[in-house]
Amino acid sequence: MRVSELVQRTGTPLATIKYYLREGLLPAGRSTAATQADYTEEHVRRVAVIRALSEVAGLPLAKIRQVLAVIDVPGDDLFAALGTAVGALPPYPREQGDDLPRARAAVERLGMRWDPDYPAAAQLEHALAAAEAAGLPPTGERLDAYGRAIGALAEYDIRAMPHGAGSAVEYAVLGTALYEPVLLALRRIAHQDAARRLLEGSAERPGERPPAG
Amino acid sequence: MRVSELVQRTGTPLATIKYYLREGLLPAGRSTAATQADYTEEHVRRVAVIRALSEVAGLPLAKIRQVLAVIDVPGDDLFAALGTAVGALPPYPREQGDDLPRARAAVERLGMRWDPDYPAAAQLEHALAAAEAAGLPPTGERLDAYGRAIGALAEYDIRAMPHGAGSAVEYAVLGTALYEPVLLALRRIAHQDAARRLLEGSAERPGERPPAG
DNA sequence: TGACTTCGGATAGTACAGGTATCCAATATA
DNA sequence: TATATTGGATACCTGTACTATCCGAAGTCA
Repeated sequence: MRVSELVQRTGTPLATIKYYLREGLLPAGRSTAATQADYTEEHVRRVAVIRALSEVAGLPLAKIRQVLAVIDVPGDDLFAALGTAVGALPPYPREQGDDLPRARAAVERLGMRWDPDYPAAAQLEHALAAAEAAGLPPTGERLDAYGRAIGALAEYDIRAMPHGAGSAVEYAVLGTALYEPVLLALRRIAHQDAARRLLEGSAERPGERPPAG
Repeated sequence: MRVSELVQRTGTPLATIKYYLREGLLPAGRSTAATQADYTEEHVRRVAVIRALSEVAGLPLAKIRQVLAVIDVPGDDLFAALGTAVGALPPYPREQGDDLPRARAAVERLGMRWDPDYPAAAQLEHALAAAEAAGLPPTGERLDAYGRAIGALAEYDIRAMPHGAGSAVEYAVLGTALYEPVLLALRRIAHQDAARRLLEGSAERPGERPPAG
Protein backbone atom coordinates (compact mmCIF):
# COMPACT_ATOMS: atom_id res chain seq x y z
CA MET A 1 0.00 0.00 0.00
CA ARG A 2 1.02 3.62 -0.38
CA VAL A 3 1.58 6.15 2.39
CA SER A 4 -1.81 7.68 1.93
CA GLU A 5 -3.41 4.35 2.73
CA LEU A 6 -1.17 3.86 5.76
CA VAL A 7 -2.26 7.30 6.92
CA GLN A 8 -5.90 6.42 6.47
CA ARG A 9 -5.67 2.94 7.99
CA THR A 10 -3.89 4.13 11.12
CA GLY A 11 -5.58 7.48 11.50
CA THR A 12 -2.16 9.05 11.93
CA PRO A 13 -1.25 12.29 10.11
CA LEU A 14 1.23 12.01 7.25
CA ALA A 15 3.59 14.43 8.97
CA THR A 16 3.67 12.15 11.98
CA ILE A 17 4.29 9.04 9.87
CA LYS A 18 7.19 10.83 8.25
CA TYR A 19 8.43 11.82 11.67
CA TYR A 20 8.38 8.20 12.84
CA LEU A 21 10.27 7.19 9.70
CA ARG A 22 12.87 9.88 10.36
CA GLU A 23 13.23 8.80 13.96
CA GLY A 24 13.72 5.19 12.97
CA LEU A 25 10.61 3.92 14.75
CA LEU A 26 9.01 2.81 11.55
CA PRO A 27 11.04 0.97 8.90
CA ALA A 28 10.95 2.54 5.45
CA GLY A 29 8.65 0.97 2.92
CA ARG A 30 10.03 -1.05 0.03
CA SER A 31 11.06 1.59 -2.47
CA THR A 32 9.49 0.97 -5.86
CA ALA A 33 10.64 4.20 -7.48
CA ALA A 34 12.25 7.45 -6.50
CA THR A 35 8.96 8.82 -5.29
CA GLN A 36 7.08 5.68 -4.39
CA ALA A 37 7.34 3.07 -1.70
CA ASP A 38 5.29 0.12 -0.68
CA TYR A 39 4.03 -0.40 2.86
CA THR A 40 2.61 -3.58 4.34
CA GLU A 41 0.27 -4.78 7.07
CA GLU A 42 3.34 -4.94 9.28
CA HIS A 43 3.64 -1.18 8.98
CA VAL A 44 0.03 -0.71 10.00
CA ARG A 45 0.56 -2.87 13.04
CA ARG A 46 3.82 -1.14 13.88
CA VAL A 47 2.19 2.27 13.86
CA ALA A 48 -0.56 0.93 16.13
CA VAL A 49 2.05 -0.40 18.54
CA ILE A 50 3.96 2.88 18.53
CA ARG A 51 0.85 4.89 19.23
CA ALA A 52 -0.31 2.48 21.92
CA LEU A 53 3.04 2.62 23.67
CA SER A 54 3.14 6.38 23.33
CA GLU A 55 -0.40 7.42 24.12
CA VAL A 56 -1.58 4.72 26.47
CA ALA A 57 1.60 3.60 28.17
CA GLY A 58 3.18 7.05 28.05
CA LEU A 59 6.57 5.96 26.75
CA PRO A 60 8.83 8.62 25.26
CA LEU A 61 9.75 7.85 21.67
CA ALA A 62 13.39 7.19 22.56
CA LYS A 63 12.29 4.34 24.81
CA ILE A 64 9.84 3.05 22.25
CA ARG A 65 12.75 2.79 19.86
CA GLN A 66 14.65 0.61 22.34
CA VAL A 67 11.64 -1.56 23.04
CA LEU A 68 10.94 -2.11 19.36
CA ALA A 69 14.58 -2.95 18.74
CA VAL A 70 14.45 -5.71 21.33
CA ILE A 71 11.19 -7.03 19.92
CA ASP A 72 12.66 -7.01 16.42
CA VAL A 73 15.89 -8.78 17.35
CA PRO A 74 15.42 -10.61 20.64
CA GLY A 75 18.83 -12.31 20.39
CA ASP A 76 19.44 -15.77 21.71
CA ASP A 77 19.04 -15.05 25.41
CA LEU A 78 15.34 -14.83 26.09
CA PHE A 79 15.78 -13.73 29.67
CA ALA A 80 18.24 -10.98 28.86
CA ALA A 81 15.89 -9.72 26.16
CA LEU A 82 12.98 -9.70 28.57
CA GLY A 83 15.00 -7.79 31.14
CA THR A 84 16.21 -5.22 28.63
CA ALA A 85 12.82 -4.70 27.09
CA VAL A 86 10.80 -4.44 30.27
CA GLY A 87 13.53 -2.34 31.85
CA ALA A 88 13.02 0.19 29.07
CA LEU A 89 9.47 0.83 30.20
CA PRO A 90 8.73 3.88 32.34
CA PRO A 91 8.99 5.23 34.93
CA TYR A 92 12.71 5.96 35.05
CA PRO A 93 13.86 6.61 38.59
CA ARG A 94 17.07 8.56 38.80
CA GLU A 95 20.06 6.62 40.04
CA GLN A 96 20.53 6.35 43.75
CA GLY A 97 22.40 4.18 46.22
CA ASP A 98 22.20 0.42 45.92
CA ASP A 99 20.50 0.33 49.23
CA LEU A 100 16.80 0.28 48.41
CA PRO A 101 15.83 -0.25 52.06
CA ARG A 102 12.07 0.20 51.62
CA ALA A 103 11.87 -1.98 48.55
CA ARG A 104 13.98 -4.66 50.18
CA ALA A 105 11.78 -4.72 53.28
CA ALA A 106 8.61 -4.86 51.21
CA VAL A 107 9.71 -7.62 48.88
CA GLU A 108 11.16 -9.71 51.67
CA ARG A 109 7.97 -9.36 53.64
CA LEU A 110 6.09 -10.69 50.65
CA GLY A 111 8.44 -13.63 50.38
CA MET A 112 9.42 -12.90 46.80
CA ARG A 113 12.82 -13.63 45.39
CA TRP A 114 14.11 -10.60 43.58
CA ASP A 115 17.04 -9.02 41.83
CA PRO A 116 17.91 -5.59 43.28
CA ASP A 117 19.51 -4.64 39.97
CA TYR A 118 16.27 -5.04 38.11
CA PRO A 119 14.94 -1.54 37.31
CA ALA A 120 11.60 -2.27 38.94
CA ALA A 121 13.41 -2.51 42.26
CA ALA A 122 14.55 1.11 42.04
CA GLN A 123 11.08 2.09 40.86
CA LEU A 124 9.58 0.46 43.92
CA GLU A 125 12.03 2.18 46.23
CA HIS A 126 11.33 5.54 44.62
CA ALA A 127 7.57 5.10 44.82
CA LEU A 128 7.66 4.00 48.45
CA ALA A 129 9.97 6.87 49.38
CA ALA A 130 7.61 9.35 47.72
CA ALA A 131 4.58 7.92 49.50
CA GLU A 132 6.44 8.20 52.77
CA ALA A 133 7.54 11.78 52.07
CA ALA A 134 3.95 12.71 51.30
CA GLY A 135 2.86 11.29 54.63
CA LEU A 136 1.34 8.01 53.41
CA PRO A 137 3.80 5.25 54.27
CA PRO A 138 2.47 1.76 53.56
CA THR A 139 1.40 -0.32 56.52
CA GLY A 140 2.51 -3.92 56.61
CA GLU A 141 -1.12 -4.88 56.25
CA ARG A 142 -1.43 -2.88 53.06
CA LEU A 143 1.71 -4.40 51.63
CA ASP A 144 0.35 -7.84 52.36
CA ALA A 145 -2.93 -7.06 50.67
CA TYR A 146 -1.16 -5.65 47.62
CA GLY A 147 1.30 -8.51 47.49
CA ARG A 148 -1.40 -11.16 47.54
CA ALA A 149 -3.42 -9.50 44.82
CA ILE A 150 -0.46 -8.68 42.60
CA GLY A 151 1.08 -12.10 43.08
CA ALA A 152 -2.01 -13.81 41.77
CA LEU A 153 -2.13 -11.47 38.83
CA ALA A 154 1.52 -11.94 37.91
CA GLU A 155 1.20 -15.68 38.12
CA TYR A 156 -1.65 -15.59 35.65
CA ASP A 157 0.39 -13.42 33.27
CA ILE A 158 3.35 -15.79 33.34
CA ARG A 159 1.22 -18.90 32.92
CA ALA A 160 -0.47 -17.37 29.91
CA MET A 161 2.84 -16.40 28.29
CA PRO A 162 3.49 -17.97 24.88
CA HIS A 163 6.48 -20.29 24.50
CA GLY A 164 8.42 -19.14 21.44
CA ALA A 165 11.30 -16.79 22.20
CA GLY A 166 10.31 -13.95 19.89
CA SER A 167 6.66 -14.03 20.81
CA ALA A 168 7.49 -14.25 24.52
CA VAL A 169 9.46 -11.02 24.36
CA GLU A 170 6.75 -9.26 22.44
CA TYR A 171 4.10 -10.59 24.81
CA ALA A 172 6.07 -9.56 27.87
CA VAL A 173 6.85 -6.07 26.67
CA LEU A 174 3.52 -5.19 25.12
CA GLY A 175 1.63 -6.98 27.86
CA THR A 176 3.50 -5.21 30.60
CA ALA A 177 3.17 -1.81 29.00
CA LEU A 178 -0.34 -2.05 27.59
CA TYR A 179 -2.03 -3.78 30.48
CA GLU A 180 -0.73 -1.39 33.11
CA PRO A 181 -3.31 1.26 32.16
CA VAL A 182 -5.99 -1.41 32.04
CA LEU A 183 -5.06 -2.42 35.54
CA LEU A 184 -5.11 1.13 36.86
CA ALA A 185 -8.43 1.95 35.26
CA LEU A 186 -9.92 -1.25 36.63
CA ARG A 187 -8.61 -0.34 40.05
CA ARG A 188 -10.37 3.00 39.99
CA ILE A 189 -13.60 1.47 38.85
CA ALA A 190 -13.25 -1.22 41.49
CA HIS A 191 -12.72 1.48 44.10
CA GLN A 192 -15.96 3.06 43.08
CA ASP A 193 -17.73 -0.27 43.18
CA ALA A 194 -16.25 -1.26 46.52
CA ALA A 195 -17.03 2.09 48.07
CA ARG A 196 -20.60 1.83 46.93
CA ARG A 197 -21.01 -1.67 48.33
CA LEU A 198 -19.35 -0.91 51.64
CA LEU A 199 -21.13 2.37 52.23
CA GLU A 200 -24.52 1.26 51.03
CA GLY A 201 -26.59 0.69 54.14
CA SER A 202 -24.19 2.67 56.29
CA ALA A 203 -24.76 6.36 57.11
CA GLU A 204 -25.53 7.43 53.57
CA ARG A 205 -27.76 10.47 53.52
CA PRO A 206 -30.46 10.56 50.87
CA GLY A 207 -29.62 12.52 47.74
CA GLU A 208 -25.94 11.87 48.05
CA ARG A 209 -24.14 10.45 45.06
CA PRO A 210 -22.27 7.21 45.46
CA PRO A 211 -18.51 7.59 45.96
CA ALA A 212 -16.22 7.86 43.01
CA GLY A 213 -12.79 7.40 44.54
CA MET B 1 11.36 29.19 58.64
CA ARG B 2 12.85 31.15 55.77
CA VAL B 3 12.96 30.11 52.14
CA SER B 4 16.52 28.96 52.38
CA GLU B 5 15.50 26.44 55.01
CA LEU B 6 12.54 25.28 52.93
CA VAL B 7 14.96 24.79 50.06
CA GLN B 8 17.28 22.75 52.22
CA ARG B 9 14.57 20.70 53.92
CA THR B 10 12.89 19.71 50.67
CA GLY B 11 15.98 19.43 48.51
CA THR B 12 14.22 21.54 45.90
CA PRO B 13 16.06 24.42 44.19
CA LEU B 14 15.03 27.95 45.12
CA ALA B 15 14.13 28.72 41.53
CA THR B 16 11.72 25.80 41.56
CA ILE B 17 10.15 26.85 44.86
CA LYS B 18 9.62 30.30 43.42
CA TYR B 19 8.11 28.72 40.36
CA TYR B 20 5.63 26.73 42.45
CA LEU B 21 4.71 29.91 44.32
CA ARG B 22 4.16 31.73 41.04
CA GLU B 23 2.04 28.91 39.70
CA GLY B 24 -0.11 28.84 42.80
CA LEU B 25 0.84 25.31 43.80
CA LEU B 26 2.45 26.48 46.99
CA PRO B 27 0.76 29.12 49.17
CA ALA B 28 2.91 32.14 49.94
CA GLY B 29 4.55 32.27 53.35
CA ARG B 30 3.30 34.65 56.01
CA SER B 31 4.92 37.94 55.02
CA THR B 32 6.88 39.41 57.93
CA ALA B 33 8.42 42.26 55.96
CA ALA B 34 8.71 43.42 52.39
CA THR B 35 11.55 41.00 51.77
CA GLN B 36 10.89 38.32 54.32
CA ALA B 37 8.28 35.64 54.75
CA ASP B 38 7.74 32.81 57.13
CA TYR B 39 7.18 29.22 55.97
CA THR B 40 5.87 26.34 58.04
CA GLU B 41 5.97 22.56 58.21
CA GLU B 42 2.87 22.62 56.04
CA HIS B 43 4.95 24.13 53.27
CA VAL B 44 7.54 21.40 53.58
CA ARG B 45 4.84 18.76 53.31
CA ARG B 46 3.17 20.52 50.43
CA VAL B 47 6.38 20.59 48.43
CA ALA B 48 6.86 16.88 49.12
CA VAL B 49 3.34 16.18 47.87
CA ILE B 50 3.86 18.27 44.75
CA ARG B 51 7.09 16.52 43.91
CA ALA B 52 5.63 13.10 44.62
CA LEU B 53 2.65 13.76 42.37
CA SER B 54 4.91 15.18 39.69
CA GLU B 55 7.85 12.81 39.68
CA VAL B 56 6.32 9.56 40.81
CA ALA B 57 2.75 9.80 39.61
CA GLY B 58 3.67 11.83 36.53
CA LEU B 59 0.98 14.47 36.91
CA PRO B 60 1.38 17.70 34.97
CA LEU B 61 1.47 20.72 37.24
CA ALA B 62 -1.88 21.98 35.98
CA LYS B 63 -3.52 18.80 37.24
CA ILE B 64 -1.61 18.92 40.49
CA ARG B 65 -3.09 22.36 41.02
CA GLN B 66 -6.61 20.96 40.60
CA VAL B 67 -5.92 18.04 42.88
CA LEU B 68 -4.50 20.26 45.60
CA ALA B 69 -7.43 22.62 45.32
CA VAL B 70 -9.86 19.77 46.00
CA ILE B 71 -7.76 18.53 48.92
CA ASP B 72 -7.64 22.04 50.34
CA VAL B 73 -11.36 22.71 50.03
CA PRO B 74 -13.22 19.42 49.73
CA GLY B 75 -16.61 21.11 49.96
CA ASP B 76 -19.55 19.45 51.64
CA ASP B 77 -20.10 16.61 49.21
CA LEU B 78 -17.50 13.99 49.96
CA PHE B 79 -18.39 11.86 46.97
CA ALA B 80 -18.31 14.71 44.50
CA ALA B 81 -14.92 15.75 45.87
CA LEU B 82 -13.59 12.24 45.50
CA GLY B 83 -14.82 12.05 41.94
CA THR B 84 -13.35 15.38 40.97
CA ALA B 85 -10.03 14.75 42.60
CA VAL B 86 -9.45 11.25 41.33
CA GLY B 87 -10.79 12.27 37.93
CA ALA B 88 -7.99 14.82 37.73
CA LEU B 89 -5.37 12.09 37.83
CA PRO B 90 -3.77 10.92 34.58
CA PRO B 91 -4.03 9.50 32.04
CA TYR B 92 -6.38 11.80 30.15
CA PRO B 93 -8.13 9.98 27.33
CA ARG B 94 -9.35 12.22 24.59
CA GLU B 95 -13.10 12.52 24.32
CA GLN B 96 -14.90 9.91 22.31
CA GLY B 97 -18.37 8.51 21.93
CA ASP B 98 -20.37 7.55 24.99
CA ASP B 99 -20.30 4.01 23.82
CA LEU B 100 -17.31 2.46 25.58
CA PRO B 101 -18.17 -1.01 24.29
CA ARG B 102 -15.01 -2.77 25.48
CA ALA B 103 -15.10 -1.19 28.92
CA ARG B 104 -18.77 -1.97 29.30
CA ALA B 105 -18.26 -5.61 28.38
CA ALA B 106 -15.32 -5.96 30.72
CA VAL B 107 -16.95 -4.34 33.71
CA GLU B 108 -20.19 -6.20 33.25
CA ARG B 109 -18.33 -9.48 32.96
CA LEU B 110 -16.71 -8.72 36.31
CA GLY B 111 -20.08 -7.97 37.85
CA MET B 112 -19.15 -4.47 38.95
CA ARG B 113 -21.58 -1.61 39.13
CA TRP B 114 -20.10 1.37 37.41
CA ASP B 115 -20.69 4.89 36.20
CA PRO B 116 -19.84 5.28 32.50
CA ASP B 117 -19.31 9.01 33.09
CA TYR B 118 -16.51 8.38 35.53
CA PRO B 119 -13.21 9.22 33.77
CA ALA B 120 -11.74 5.81 34.58
CA ALA B 121 -14.37 4.31 32.28
CA ALA B 122 -12.99 6.20 29.28
CA GLN B 123 -9.47 5.33 30.37
CA LEU B 124 -10.38 1.65 30.42
CA GLU B 125 -11.96 1.86 26.99
CA HIS B 126 -8.92 3.63 25.61
CA ALA B 127 -6.50 1.14 27.13
CA LEU B 128 -8.47 -1.87 25.89
CA ALA B 129 -8.77 -0.37 22.42
CA ALA B 130 -5.03 0.20 22.29
CA ALA B 131 -4.26 -3.33 23.41
CA GLU B 132 -6.60 -4.61 20.74
CA ALA B 133 -5.06 -2.41 18.06
CA ALA B 134 -1.61 -3.65 19.02
CA GLY B 135 -2.81 -7.22 18.60
CA LEU B 136 -3.21 -8.16 22.26
CA PRO B 137 -6.94 -8.15 23.01
CA PRO B 138 -7.78 -9.40 26.49
CA THR B 139 -9.22 -12.88 26.79
CA GLY B 140 -12.19 -13.33 29.09
CA GLU B 141 -9.97 -15.48 31.25
CA ARG B 142 -7.44 -12.68 31.64
CA LEU B 143 -10.14 -10.19 32.50
CA ASP B 144 -11.45 -12.55 35.16
CA ALA B 145 -7.99 -12.97 36.64
CA TYR B 146 -7.40 -9.23 36.67
CA GLY B 147 -10.83 -8.48 38.06
CA ARG B 148 -10.47 -10.90 40.94
CA ALA B 149 -7.06 -9.54 41.92
CA ILE B 150 -7.97 -5.90 41.52
CA GLY B 151 -11.29 -6.32 43.29
CA ALA B 152 -9.58 -7.67 46.39
CA LEU B 153 -7.10 -4.85 46.29
CA ALA B 154 -9.71 -2.14 45.92
CA GLU B 155 -11.76 -3.56 48.72
CA TYR B 156 -8.77 -3.35 51.03
CA ASP B 157 -8.17 0.28 50.01
CA ILE B 158 -11.74 1.29 50.75
CA ARG B 159 -11.90 -0.54 54.06
CA ALA B 160 -8.68 1.18 55.16
CA MET B 161 -9.99 4.61 54.19
CA PRO B 162 -10.24 7.13 57.06
CA HIS B 163 -13.66 8.49 57.96
CA GLY B 164 -13.33 12.29 58.14
CA ALA B 165 -14.33 14.07 54.95
CA GLY B 166 -11.12 16.07 54.44
CA SER B 167 -8.81 13.20 55.25
CA ALA B 168 -10.82 10.81 53.07
CA VAL B 169 -10.32 13.02 50.04
CA GLU B 170 -6.64 13.41 50.70
CA TYR B 171 -6.29 9.68 51.30
CA ALA B 172 -8.16 8.81 48.15
CA VAL B 173 -6.28 11.19 45.91
CA LEU B 174 -2.80 10.67 47.24
CA GLY B 175 -3.37 6.97 47.73
CA THR B 176 -4.67 6.50 44.22
CA ALA B 177 -1.88 8.51 42.66
CA LEU B 178 1.03 7.45 44.83
CA TYR B 179 0.24 3.78 45.10
CA GLU B 180 -0.20 3.24 41.39
CA PRO B 181 3.57 3.21 40.81
CA VAL B 182 3.99 0.95 43.82
CA LEU B 183 1.52 -1.44 42.30
CA LEU B 184 3.18 -1.43 38.91
CA ALA B 185 6.65 -1.93 40.33
CA LEU B 186 5.40 -4.78 42.49
CA ARG B 187 3.79 -6.33 39.45
CA ARG B 188 7.06 -6.35 37.55
CA ILE B 189 8.91 -7.84 40.48
CA ALA B 190 6.17 -10.41 40.91
CA HIS B 191 6.46 -11.28 37.22
CA GLN B 192 10.12 -11.95 37.71
CA ASP B 193 9.43 -14.02 40.79
CA ALA B 194 6.60 -15.97 39.18
CA ALA B 195 8.63 -16.63 36.05
CA ARG B 196 11.48 -17.95 38.11
CA ARG B 197 9.24 -20.25 40.10
CA LEU B 198 7.33 -21.56 37.15
CA LEU B 199 10.37 -22.11 34.96
CA GLU B 200 12.60 -23.51 37.65
CA GLY B 201 12.72 -27.23 37.07
CA SER B 202 11.40 -26.88 33.52
CA ALA B 203 13.70 -26.70 30.49
CA GLU B 204 16.08 -24.13 31.90
CA ARG B 205 19.53 -24.45 30.41
CA PRO B 206 22.49 -23.99 32.75
CA GLY B 207 24.10 -20.56 32.74
CA GLU B 208 20.90 -18.86 31.79
CA ARG B 209 19.78 -15.94 33.88
CA PRO B 210 16.34 -16.13 35.44
CA PRO B 211 13.61 -14.35 33.52
CA ALA B 212 13.08 -10.68 34.08
CA GLY B 213 9.78 -10.07 32.35
C1' DT C 1 27.42 52.19 60.84
C1' DG C 2 28.56 49.93 56.92
C1' DA C 3 29.63 45.85 54.12
C1' DC C 4 27.55 41.75 52.85
C1' DT C 5 23.92 38.51 52.29
C1' DT C 6 19.28 37.20 51.69
C1' DC C 7 14.82 37.91 50.29
C1' DG C 8 10.46 38.62 47.39
C1' DG C 9 9.06 39.75 43.00
C1' DA C 10 9.38 40.20 38.15
C1' DT C 11 10.97 38.95 33.65
C1' DA C 12 13.49 36.52 30.33
C1' DG C 13 15.70 32.54 28.73
C1' DT C 14 16.58 27.46 28.31
C1' DA C 15 16.00 22.53 27.11
C1' DC C 16 13.54 19.03 25.54
C1' DA C 17 9.71 16.35 23.47
C1' DG C 18 6.71 15.65 19.97
C1' DG C 19 5.10 16.89 16.44
C1' DT C 20 3.62 20.39 11.97
C1' DA C 21 4.29 22.86 7.89
C1' DT C 22 6.48 23.91 3.74
C1' DC C 23 9.14 23.27 -0.24
C1' DC C 24 11.10 20.64 -3.94
C1' DA C 25 11.65 17.73 -7.80
C1' DA C 26 10.31 13.17 -9.43
C1' DT C 27 6.93 10.36 -10.64
C1' DA C 28 1.98 8.21 -10.85
C1' DT C 29 -2.51 8.40 -12.50
C1' DA C 30 -6.63 10.17 -15.14
C1' DT D 1 -0.62 16.23 -20.79
C1' DA D 2 -2.62 18.06 -16.44
C1' DT D 3 -3.02 17.12 -11.82
C1' DA D 4 -2.05 14.83 -7.57
C1' DT D 5 0.99 12.24 -4.71
C1' DT D 6 5.38 10.91 -2.94
C1' DG D 7 10.03 10.79 -0.62
C1' DG D 8 13.20 13.62 1.36
C1' DA D 9 14.93 17.58 3.60
C1' DT D 10 14.50 21.42 6.53
C1' DA D 11 12.38 24.83 9.25
C1' DC D 12 9.14 25.89 12.45
C1' DC D 13 5.84 25.51 16.35
C1' DT D 14 3.72 24.42 20.93
C1' DG D 15 3.71 23.06 25.58
C1' DT D 16 5.96 21.82 29.94
C1' DA D 17 8.93 22.56 33.52
C1' DC D 18 12.01 24.68 34.95
C1' DT D 19 16.53 28.02 35.37
C1' DA D 20 18.89 32.39 35.43
C1' DT D 21 19.27 37.13 36.09
C1' DC D 22 18.20 41.48 37.85
C1' DC D 23 16.41 44.72 41.20
C1' DG D 24 15.78 47.18 45.30
C1' DA D 25 14.55 46.59 50.18
C1' DA D 26 15.61 44.56 54.34
C1' DG D 27 18.06 41.72 57.55
C1' DT D 28 22.71 40.33 59.66
C1' DC D 29 27.27 40.47 61.36
C1' DA D 30 31.59 43.02 62.50
